[in-house]
Amino acid sequence: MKLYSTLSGTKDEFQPQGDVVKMYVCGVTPYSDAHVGHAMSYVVFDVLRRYLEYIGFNVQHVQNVTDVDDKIIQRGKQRGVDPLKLAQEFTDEFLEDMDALNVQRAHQYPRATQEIPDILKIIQALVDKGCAYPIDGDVYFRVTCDEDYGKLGHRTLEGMQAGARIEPDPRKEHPMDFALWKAAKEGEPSWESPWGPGRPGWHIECTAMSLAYLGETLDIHGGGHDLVFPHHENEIAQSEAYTGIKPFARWWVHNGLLQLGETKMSKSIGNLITIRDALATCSADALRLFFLSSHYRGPLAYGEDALAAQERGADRLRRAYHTNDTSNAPSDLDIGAYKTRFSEAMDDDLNTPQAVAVLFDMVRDINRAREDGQTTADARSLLGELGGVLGLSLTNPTHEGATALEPLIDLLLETRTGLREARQFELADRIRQRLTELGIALEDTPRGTEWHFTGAS
RNA sequence: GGCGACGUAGCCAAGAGGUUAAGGCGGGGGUCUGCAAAACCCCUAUUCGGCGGUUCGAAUCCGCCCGUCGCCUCCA
Repeated sequence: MKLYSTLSGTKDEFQPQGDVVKMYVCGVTPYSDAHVGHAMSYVVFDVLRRYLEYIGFNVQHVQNVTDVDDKIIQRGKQRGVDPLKLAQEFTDEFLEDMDALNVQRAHQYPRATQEIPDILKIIQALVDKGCAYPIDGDVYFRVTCDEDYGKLGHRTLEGMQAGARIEPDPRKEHPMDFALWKAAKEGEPSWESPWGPGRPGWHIECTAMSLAYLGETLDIHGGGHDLVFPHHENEIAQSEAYTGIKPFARWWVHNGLLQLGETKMSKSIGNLITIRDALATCSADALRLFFLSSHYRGPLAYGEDALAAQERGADRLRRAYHTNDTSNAPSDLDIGAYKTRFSEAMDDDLNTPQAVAVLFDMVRDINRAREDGQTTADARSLLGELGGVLGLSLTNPTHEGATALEPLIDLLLETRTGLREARQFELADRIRQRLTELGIALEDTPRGTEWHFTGAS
């Protein structure tokens, strides 16, 4: 498959170095509920992984958790709880959110606080190599150590300083030098180090973790587009300086950002919809369909109307998938052609909008074949398979306590069928109307009356 | 100010030099149905932000302009 890399700026034929695809995706800083912007990013990388696995690759997926930083400490203080405990709670919630979104779990979720010895080892080595220097208990990386610093974001040190928004710390040798280690202030969580008690800077953990869990050269390093600079740029600089091996990552994959109204959704701006909020209004399939209906590198604006539209689309997929045919007449559905079209779309830098279009084309063809009295079993099975590559479950929404409800619904339907046979349509329609209002949709088909729950699960 | 992305139907969104400009949602008409729902069929962009240019040919390439967004040490 062709996969775009931010570093090369082009779509390049993807090929891992070895038998296993080493994929590292930047994770969250857990100090609040994860929002739908996070959901989008992790759905994108989930689909990338699922597709790589679908075409036969063995993927090793590692995602970090930055469980110590300024925001976590600040939030912990506000709430009067231990910041590390706070981080743990939000990490647990984050994983629950990912499960709810049908995002496959990474093979490992290393945490910054568990990697301190490795981090210190790397910082010490960078100091020894002359690529880092301590000041007052902080340790900074010397950006001039990387002769092509800025290559990921395609800019130069000079260009970056021209528009600097923030007053540089006068103690630093170069305004762009960044912290590898931060000296602890009073009451902050800290670890002993050769430069005094402190904690890791934002970028160094990713270097330590990717080296420890995946090795010196990653095949894919992913994250949101807002991480290109400074986070990923700095990761490259410090990692390559440390190992002396280039490239640190062979493919840099960045997803476009989710917008809410005029600007991107951001924890610091506070304009966010949490994943829980979103999943209260629509199914995971609808949310995934919403993300995957536009290309992953472009921006996307969140909207409830758009989500509602995707829910109807998801319903269309589910119906086609679940509706049985009673025929064993052969069908003229070309299974191979759908697979080919789907793969061609996905092979082209994960063109999920086109892949989704293939699914909907299949739906129409399946429904048509069924009406023509042909068997649709193989095509429906393929629809489930390809939907699964996109992480769509195609399961019908259900309700709390559905199992207990079912006999009662069946009883009502039985009664209604009797009324219809007696041509008492007014009463029969009232039952249907009231059930619809309660989120239970009825359909009178030649096979009898069928029903399903509607709305969010 | 620097760097970059984007502008395609009522809405969302693919397509990136040449057959009828995907797909979804919405809307209109029809078939089926006791009526609905679902499903199916037909219709819903002669045109791709604007103006120039290159080309036999441009939504696709180039230039300028307008608009929107992102990054320029909090960020998925």
